[in-house]
Amino acid sequence: MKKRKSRLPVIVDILTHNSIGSQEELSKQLAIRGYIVTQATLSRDLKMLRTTKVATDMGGYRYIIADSSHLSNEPYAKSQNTVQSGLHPAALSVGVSGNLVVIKTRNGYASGLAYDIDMLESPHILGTIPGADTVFAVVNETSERSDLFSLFSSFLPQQIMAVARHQFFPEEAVRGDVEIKDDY
Amino acid sequence: MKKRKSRLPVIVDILTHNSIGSQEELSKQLAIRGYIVTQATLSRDLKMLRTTKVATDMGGYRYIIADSSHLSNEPYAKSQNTVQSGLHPAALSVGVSGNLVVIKTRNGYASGLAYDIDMLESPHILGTIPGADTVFAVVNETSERSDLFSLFSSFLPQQIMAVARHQFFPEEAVRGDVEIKDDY
DNA sequence: ATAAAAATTTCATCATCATGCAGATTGCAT
DNA sequence: ATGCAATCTGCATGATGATGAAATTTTTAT
Repeated sequence: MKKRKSRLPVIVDILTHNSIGSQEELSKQLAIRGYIVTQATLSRDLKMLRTTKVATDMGGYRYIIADSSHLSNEPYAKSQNTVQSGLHPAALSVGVSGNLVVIKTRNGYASGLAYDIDMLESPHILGTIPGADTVFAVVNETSERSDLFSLFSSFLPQQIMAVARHQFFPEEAVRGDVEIKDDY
Repeated sequence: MKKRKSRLPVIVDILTHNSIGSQEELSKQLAIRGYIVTQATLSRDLKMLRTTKVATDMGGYRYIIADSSHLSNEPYAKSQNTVQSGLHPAALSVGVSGNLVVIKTRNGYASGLAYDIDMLESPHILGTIPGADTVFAVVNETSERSDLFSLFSSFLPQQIMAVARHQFFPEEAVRGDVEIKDDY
């Protein structure tokens, strides 16, 4: 019964695609996937993964992966559920600077969004690094900004892309500083 | 006795400059500064500040400010404590590479430093991501390196800035690549 | 100023999480 | 295979955190 190694990636997957608010809840999700463990073990697993519980916008709590470094070496490959239908509701704003795309999200959703970007397996994205409410996406040097605009338009709300459009098409820019607006 | 407004900034200050591992511990620190409150109140305060407990490198836990941008009514923001007085003692070194500024801190202080950078609300900074002992700050494309030097000089020890000066003023540089090192 | 509404806090308690310890499993070197 | 060390796990329990209800203060609107 030493399943930790295979279990941890599953936990990461569950946490990034579901809103898990307690270890008991996580335990149930794991059970569905064939991993039967107690809360005690999960406490250790979560400590190891450096996950943490944060307050969500709507009253509750949610576990997130607090640590960064999971460049797209895809240890747990393309799993089943993902966004894929499109339009990521957790995104608040997007900006471009050099070879980085910076996406602000509602608190706790950065990991999930970064994961979803990875799953696109786009040649334009080398890798992502999620924080608590910010995602850094490293862009391929040879990619055109128009490519990036298309890419992110495919899953970020149109409204957010519209605000950021001038960053993807500088030549059209009207002038005026980038407005990164955080509303809470 | 409705001190929450004045208490929250103090909590932020305590959390960013100390290693607090429990609400009881925070309660004691607050008491020293004249704020007598129960654990129940702190639970609500911390939820409001969206702080969270994370596993530290060795064994324990520590509360950090998970979010970078808070309630828009900014009850504290540019208030008393925190940065302002200048000179962030947790910083160890700073470097620039492309549109990224990389700051090394003493272990566990990256979150606090990133928070302080966010609080500057500088137009030169698009966003930050703290690791355990490293902060990545993404710089606005239109910002000059001299702007960045001024910005960081305002709250990083002069000695550190002096060492990094050649990175902010390449024309004066002697040569030498930026070392972006992530150690975990 | 006064009443009503909202916000803040504590108390008491329930819920959740962390961990020492013992038993079990695995890996590795005889 | 055997023994030993390291890893993993559950159990039981202590530690820590969250929250309903009631009391008190602050704010807001007459």
